[in-house]
This record gives sequence, C-alpha cells and structure tokens, in this order.
Amino acid sequence: MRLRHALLVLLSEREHTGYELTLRMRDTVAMFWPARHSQIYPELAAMTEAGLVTFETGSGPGPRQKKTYRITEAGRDELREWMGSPFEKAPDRDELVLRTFGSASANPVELAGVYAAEVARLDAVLAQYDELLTTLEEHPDSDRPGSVEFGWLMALRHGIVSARARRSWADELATRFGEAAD
Amino acid sequence: MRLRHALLVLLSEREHTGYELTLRMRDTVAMFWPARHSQIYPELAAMTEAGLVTFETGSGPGPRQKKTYRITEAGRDELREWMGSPFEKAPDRDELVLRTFGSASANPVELAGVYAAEVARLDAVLAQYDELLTTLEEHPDSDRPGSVEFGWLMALRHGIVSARARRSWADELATRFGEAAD
DNA sequence: TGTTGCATGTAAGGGGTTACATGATTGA
DNA sequence: TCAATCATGTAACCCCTTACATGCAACA
Repeated sequence: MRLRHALLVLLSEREHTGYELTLRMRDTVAMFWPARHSQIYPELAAMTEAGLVTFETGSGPGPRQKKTYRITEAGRDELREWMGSPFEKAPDRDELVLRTFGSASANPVELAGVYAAEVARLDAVLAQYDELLTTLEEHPDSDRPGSVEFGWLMALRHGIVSARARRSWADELATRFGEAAD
Repeated sequence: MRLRHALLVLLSEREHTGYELTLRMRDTVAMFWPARHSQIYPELAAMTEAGLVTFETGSGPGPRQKKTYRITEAGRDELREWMGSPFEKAPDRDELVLRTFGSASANPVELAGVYAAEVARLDAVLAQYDELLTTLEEHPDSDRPGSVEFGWLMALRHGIVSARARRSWADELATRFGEAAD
C-alpha cells in the first residue's frame, strides 16, 4: 500500500484532482514510484473511504464531475507514522543482472550490445538528472533538511549515484564481452 | 515471464528437481530475482507444457512423486534468444527514496533513525557479499567471460557497487537529518 | 517425540499493466 | 477538422506473496 503514501505526499503539499496527481506522479515521483491513472483513481476512492482524504466536486469538461482531493488530519497522521516506521526493503528484480548471472548461455557479441545499450540509456537518464539537479540546486531551500526541495534533491541524488554505479558496471561488461568476442 | 528465464539458466547447468531449484533460487539468484516454491512449481508445469523442459519421475519421500527436470533444445534456444534480446528496464519502486521525497512531512529524528538502520542493513549485506567475492575470485575461471563463474562474479559485483552507492547516500541523509534535529 | 529436511502442490488476495470507454474545450 | 488536453472511470489479466495442505525419513 505504498501508492497510498505517494499520493499522500503529493496531497500534503496542496489539493489535487486525480488527473493532476496522475501528471505529477508521471513527472516527478515516477522516477522511484511509477503509477498510472487506472491505479490512482481506485486508490483515491479507497483512501476516501478510509478517511485519509476528502473531495469536493466541480463541473468538469467530460461526462463526469471533477473531484478535487484534499488530505485530512487522519491522512497527515498516517503519513507521519509511515515516515518514521521501520523500513523493510522490498526485494528488487533486475533482469540485466539475471542475464549477467546466466551469461554463459549467451552469445558474447549480442550480450556486449545489450550492455552498451544500457550504458547509452543511463547516459541519457543522467543527462536529464543533471539538468534537474542544476535547477534544483538554485533553490535556496534545497540545502535545508525538512524542506520540500531538500527531499526532492536527495531523491534525485539517489537516482544519480545509482545510475552512475550501474553505468560503470555495465560499461565494464560491455568491454569484457566485446574483447571476448575477438 | 522472467522467472521462466531464471529457471532456464539454472537448468542449463544441470538437471534439478523443483525443490532443488527452490533452494538454488534462494541461495544465489534471490539476490536479484527472488522466487518461492509456490511460484516455481506452477511455472515448471507451464514450461513443460511449452516444451522448454521435460521431467522424469522418481519415488519421493512424500505422498507425491519426485520430478527431475531437464532443459530441452527448445529451452536452450529460448534462453539464448532472451539473452541477446533488447533489454527494457522494468521501473523500480523504492520506498526509501519515496520517503526521502516526502521528508518534509516527517519527524527528522525518526527519519535519521530510518536511514541509520538502512546503513546498518547495507553493511551487513556488504559483509556477506565480500565473503562470497573472496571465494569466487579464487576460482580460476572467474575472470573468463563466458564461464559460469564470471557471470556469478559480475552479478555479485553489481550488488556490491549498488549497495555501496546506496550506503553512502543513506549515510549522508542520516547525518543531515541528525544535525537538523539539534 | 519432536523438529528439520526432502518433496510437491493449491487457494486467496494484493498490486500493477494494458486496454476499453466516454466526452467537452482549446488551439493548430 | 483534427489532435491534444482535461477529466474520470472499469475490466481483464499477470505476477507475486502468504497461507493452507500432505507426508516420509533422519536425527536429536
């Protein structure tokens, strides 16, 4: 039930419609917690029933009414409690590491290409992160723990350091399997 | 359908019972692709139907017959094809980064504790990885791309570099939120 | 006698993705 | 007029986790 907390984080800043939450998830949170509207709308309904959010209806452009969601006090309590609760890492599944593990069954040339593509992908990701980093670091609050900007900056830093680590790993493998093909 | 490929990798080395596969998944592959027996047994049945594996029955200790699975030529083809196919990274969800993003809603002291616990967890993980690394590096084939040991070593290397990157990231956050509490 | 290891299965439920479905407004 | 944006929902399916279920052999 962590999508719930992701939505509470965004709603703790200000009120949003489901549509706005979908866009903000896509543009910021998606980096570490992607979610589609088809998951967000039912979850907002469940959160309403649980008393974590309320909504006001307004006239929307389509066939249905627009709903603007706001976090409740119970929602803020839930968010605070989750933040301090013991963290248990969910197991992560990494297909490229799995392929690496089984690389004895692979064609070395093809595998070298797979790693090279991953390096290129990570370079593109890192370039995007770097732009975001520059923008964020300009903000005066970004160095103050407890600010919204500090949280965003540090989440981004995680993306950067892990992408860099993975890049050098993949690069070495591209080289090794490239050499092996000779 | 990547569990299928994980099982094919293990079966490409030698034949296994479902039980043995469960143990080997737990002891090696679980690092980057965890799976329980309740997922493995039905998958083996589906793989048999797809012609990727065959099995021979033998008498088992329990009420049911023991099944020893062996990879088929079609299975080896599938494995080879998957190995060289373009890799698309599955989105990863990281609850700790999500908390970091929303850290403005947290109690700084509690959060500092959460990051400190993560550092401790990673230290334990890294200690374990280091032992494995020492053992693996002794193997003469571990430096030869295309060997089973090289694959295992490089998968481990990924674990090590990403754990190190995450450790220093979490450590900085523990410090920053610890200071902020003063 | 009780626990661990070997050995194989099923059922219920959670969370996520993809696709289906509708429709007004604004701008190119 | 066509596409994009705003706006909300449902249905089918896949993968995974947790729990239920059985039972022999070896060892403490």
